[in-house]
Amino acid sequence: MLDPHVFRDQLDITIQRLRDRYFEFDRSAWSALEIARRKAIQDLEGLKADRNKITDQIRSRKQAQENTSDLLEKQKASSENLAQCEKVMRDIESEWESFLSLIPNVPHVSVPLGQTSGNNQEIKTWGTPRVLDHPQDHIDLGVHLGILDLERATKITGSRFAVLKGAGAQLERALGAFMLDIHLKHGYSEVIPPYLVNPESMYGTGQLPKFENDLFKVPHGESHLYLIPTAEVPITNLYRDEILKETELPVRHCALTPCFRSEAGSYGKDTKGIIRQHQFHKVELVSFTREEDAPQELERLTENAENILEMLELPYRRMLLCTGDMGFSSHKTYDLEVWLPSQQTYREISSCSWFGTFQARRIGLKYRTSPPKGGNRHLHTLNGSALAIGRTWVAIIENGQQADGSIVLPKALVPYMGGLERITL
RNA sequence: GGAGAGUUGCCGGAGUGGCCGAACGGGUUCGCCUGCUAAGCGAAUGUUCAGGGUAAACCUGGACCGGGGGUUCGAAUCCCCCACUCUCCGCCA
Repeated sequence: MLDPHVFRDQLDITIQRLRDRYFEFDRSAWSALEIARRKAIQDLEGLKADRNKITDQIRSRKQAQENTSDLLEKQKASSENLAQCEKVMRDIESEWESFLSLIPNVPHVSVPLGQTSGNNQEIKTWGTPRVLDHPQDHIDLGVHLGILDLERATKITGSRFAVLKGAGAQLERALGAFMLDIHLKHGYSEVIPPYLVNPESMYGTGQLPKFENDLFKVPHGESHLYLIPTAEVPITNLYRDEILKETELPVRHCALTPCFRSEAGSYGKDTKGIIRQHQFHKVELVSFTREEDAPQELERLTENAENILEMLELPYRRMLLCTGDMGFSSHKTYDLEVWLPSQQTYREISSCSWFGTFQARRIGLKYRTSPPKGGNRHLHTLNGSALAIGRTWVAIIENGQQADGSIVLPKALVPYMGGLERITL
């Protein structure tokens, strides 16, 4: 949620920045809502002020043992009016809020303009992509080695689920442990959050109200819960409605969780293999910082993610997403893309974003500035995958493939694989 | 799932239906004192919305004592529903 004040003080520039990301702000609807809201507030507060005054008079008359019946009459007479105003107020307020909640974040000035991923900007590349004459994809390699079983997963659950076996399962587990260990050294504190969250949490990070179709929804009691699509949701909501101390910032957390995505809008894409699954593991980094520290925190966090790729000897590039390709809540996003020999291209393996105060505003997340400044300000939230484990698995299998179909594992991973250097038949 | 006890400001903890936005204590900040520290003394210390003033300070009004309803002229205080926490019982990995 954007600060409503920017629609009063900096309306034109904000509209332009939203247009940059292809969101058309409905100016007249907003202005109508603003006027109606202000009037409703003033009407209601005026009535309440009157009521409070009379109540005060009743009290002092009672103390003086005087007659109060005329005041009581007056008070009763206005109560209906007040109830009416309250209803108007409630309706307007919720309309006003839902209008705001559907507006995406504005892009940072450094974000390149453009509508599609073709306009993303390459910031850097690392490593030398392997170009093979006859590359096999992770499906052929995995099935052949007996470490990946898609057919049985389909039997158990359905499409877009996988079973990992033997060294494949071990590799998945090793990757999670390896990544977490590195991020502990990077200064993140590990968290294991719930994998089911309530609707408020989903609203807080911006998945709701717009993207419910992408989520798995689970009935629970009178209400329902959602399976997390990323650890971003529970971790960012950790401090909801709290005021942190400036001295304890930045707060950095990492978490390994399963992620569940319904991917309702992606039926045609990546139908084969485990690139796009309904369930996958991911190590997520989340940072909470002051405004002035946020830009460099995004760089730091992205570098922490890149560090994993480098330690795993996987060629990648860093892309700065253009305005049209950014997520709803994002202020600025870098994607890391890993080289996949079978596709002869780079594929997304991490997304690192800075949200400004967009999420903090929805979540009620602030920090208390130290005197003499004083006062509370919204925190800046950031997060990034570091990394998506399923796709890392794919990248390791494909990049490590040998002519004989075996997989040479990155050196950094060997200790986590019980000394195993190569996956063979 | 059953029974009971709770939920108040940064923290602890009072609060008879009416100057209670909330006693008291602690913490924190500022000042005084002090060779330094501690102690002591004095003062300050909520959020948010609307309006006025705007560089700010500030002023006026509304709301907020877990959340939502209700009773009442008036609710932190009474009633109902819900959530959460704690203790005991049951069940369970």
